[in-house]
Amino acid sequence: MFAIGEASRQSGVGIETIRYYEREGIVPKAERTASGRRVYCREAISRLRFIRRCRDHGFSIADSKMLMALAKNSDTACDEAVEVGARHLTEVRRKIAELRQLEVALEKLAVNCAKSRVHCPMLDVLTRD
Amino acid sequence: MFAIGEASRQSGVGIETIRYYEREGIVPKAERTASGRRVYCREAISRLRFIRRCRDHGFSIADSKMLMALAKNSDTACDEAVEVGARHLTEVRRKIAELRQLEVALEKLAVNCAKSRVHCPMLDVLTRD
DNA sequence: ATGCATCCTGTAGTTACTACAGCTTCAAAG
DNA sequence: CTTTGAAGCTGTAGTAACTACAGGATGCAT
Repeated sequence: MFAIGEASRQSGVGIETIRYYEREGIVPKAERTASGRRVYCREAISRLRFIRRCRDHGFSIADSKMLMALAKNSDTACDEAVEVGARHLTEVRRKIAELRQLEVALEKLAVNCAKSRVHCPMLDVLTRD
Repeated sequence: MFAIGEASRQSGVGIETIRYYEREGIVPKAERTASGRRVYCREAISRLRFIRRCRDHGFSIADSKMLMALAKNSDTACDEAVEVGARHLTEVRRKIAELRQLEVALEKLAVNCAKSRVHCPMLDVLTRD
């Protein structure tokens, strides 16, 4: 059994974040010592690591919880997990597309700007009624 | 002079958002009628539109305020505005790169998953100690 | 006079943490 | 046995930029 600092080191999840996860019911409440300190078994640490991996892959907390639930039972786990993953991938691609458009727009915005102009074309575009 | 609903329509900024901008000092406080309703002149509506254009371009509120300040005076406006724009563009490109990596990671994550597997390779990767 | 649209204030919720303040407990060194 | 420094505890507030009410007041057309 490990203290929260050790659990944090082993899982890669910050101490404050671990407490936050517990408060929010994202992971089950940790057991406590007689004096009230949290203790973590290997399984609890694995859960934290699982969440961290999900978050690293950009999954929301809600998705992470769902994936964690799938990981520990269910015959149709793969089906459902892959669907969650596919939805997320779609979303990531949508964001990429959006940011690309933004990139183009920003490039255009400053295109006629040169140093020390009194009249800034970029501010013009933003101001134009 | 226009009521807040009309200002919202003309600027493309939601009513609640306009009130929020005022509360937060992002735009000056609107004038009021005798009965306490906000009224907006063309200039005030232009300010709202300016902020909206900035936000559409992904600028933060802080950057938007700065650009708005630059737009209404200063000789070196173009210099500074372009710098704000350039920093933002860099940030957008960084985010795109990050999301591309995420895209690749997600593609790999589900690569060995096929329908109705009992043992899901994706969940495996997330779980592995 | 009535009814419906529009407006007001103030508060709380969203996402996923992060940062304290102020206190207690543990473990090792002297 | 005491001291001291690290580590832990709770509870609260802050982050970014809105959005969504609830519960009322006002304006305008019929």
